[in-house]
Amino acid sequence: MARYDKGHRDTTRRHILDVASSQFRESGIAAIGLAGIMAEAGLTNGAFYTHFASKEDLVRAVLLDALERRAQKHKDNLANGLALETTIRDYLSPGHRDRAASGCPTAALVSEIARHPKATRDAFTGKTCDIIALMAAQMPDGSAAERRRRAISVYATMVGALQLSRAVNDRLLSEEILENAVEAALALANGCARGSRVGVPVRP
Amino acid sequence: MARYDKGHRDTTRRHILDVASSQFRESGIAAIGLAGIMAEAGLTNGAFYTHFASKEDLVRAVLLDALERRAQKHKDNLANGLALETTIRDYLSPGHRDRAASGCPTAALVSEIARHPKATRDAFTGKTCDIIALMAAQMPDGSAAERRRRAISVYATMVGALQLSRAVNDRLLSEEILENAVEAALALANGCARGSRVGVPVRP
DNA sequence: TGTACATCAGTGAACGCGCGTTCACTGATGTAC
DNA sequence: TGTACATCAGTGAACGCGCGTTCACTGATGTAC
Repeated sequence: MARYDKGHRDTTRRHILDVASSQFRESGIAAIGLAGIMAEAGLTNGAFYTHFASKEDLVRAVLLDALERRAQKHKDNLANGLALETTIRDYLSPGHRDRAASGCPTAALVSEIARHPKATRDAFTGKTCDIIALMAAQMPDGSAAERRRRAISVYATMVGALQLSRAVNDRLLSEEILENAVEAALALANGCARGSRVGVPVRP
Repeated sequence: MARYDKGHRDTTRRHILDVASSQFRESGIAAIGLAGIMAEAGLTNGAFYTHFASKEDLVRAVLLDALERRAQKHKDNLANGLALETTIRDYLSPGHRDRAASGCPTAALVSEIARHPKATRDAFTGKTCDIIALMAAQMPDGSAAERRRRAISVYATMVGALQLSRAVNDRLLSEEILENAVEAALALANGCARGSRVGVPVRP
């Protein structure tokens, strides 16, 4: 019998990844140190570098993993015939707002990602494309191009609203933001944006 | 004649504030150190504490100032009778995307603010209320409550889209996000969200 | 008018601390001959 | 079968560095008497 089970190394790596993923989403990438992650994972500092080349390498791996999991959720919803409305209401819920550690990595980290090196942004960009494509497939109607346009608008609204609802320090305003964003996202998903213009009445 | 001009102290404080404001928006709060700010401002480390009580105090002052400036811009647009469309197109432009240092502090820092102490979040919340109220006043039609609802949705879409456009590493996708968000924000401002539901056809 | 002290805006070195990263080492197991 | 070496997953102390913050000091000016 081996000192470590077969696959032990993979399990450890997975564990570090999960701990880092939670902590990054909870507190931000710059605010979290490797020592804290390794301690939470039940390991010592030095072991980190037998699994990852650098902190940036970990960040990239965390993003790829966390975004892939979210993409998988979209795939499941699609396969189960779940309406986009469920996805939207789930995303813009007080539960998601209050549990950033297990929530959407984009809402938690998007502004930090914009300041990270090319490789990290490449990883983010690729997975974001996947998520947009999956949301597009969930749109109730419209051409492929039209569905994609809607998916982008809906996603932007969701990400922006969740972040605002987390930052404001007023329970009522926070819930007001979530509720209004649900309505807005549903309307956008339904295709309300085409041809609409401020100041120009919508023709009947 | 005094060693320092009258108001010299205020000028210095303003200068530190401006430097910090730019650097925070460009690189994030956690990633920027006081030494760097003071060096850029042409002063030494120690002088910082004759103007601010702590880094957190500076963060709060920067937010209050930068958000007040944005609110003022909304006020000016309103006073000059500028259409909301101009505000939206300006916000969701490649220029704003590429110049975060002088851009919207909310888009640059909202997820970090969510993790800061109460006093900082209070400051953010108050100014965000002001901005929402000013955007509501810019809405083309609708009751006060209706305008406010639209303002919240439009703002969330703007903030989310600008951040996504900054994070993705693909010029085409970035511009696609901005352009679609402009359409979506205009439609939402025009009041498309009321009564719309996915899967339920809009009644004529 | 002279002088002693106060004030102002800042200097610049130092504090303790935690960061990302490196590295010599450990100890259980596997492998070669 | 015995033994010498390799491998694996990890330990834990140390590296240099930059962080936020403190503090004794400076030097020009203002004020009291």
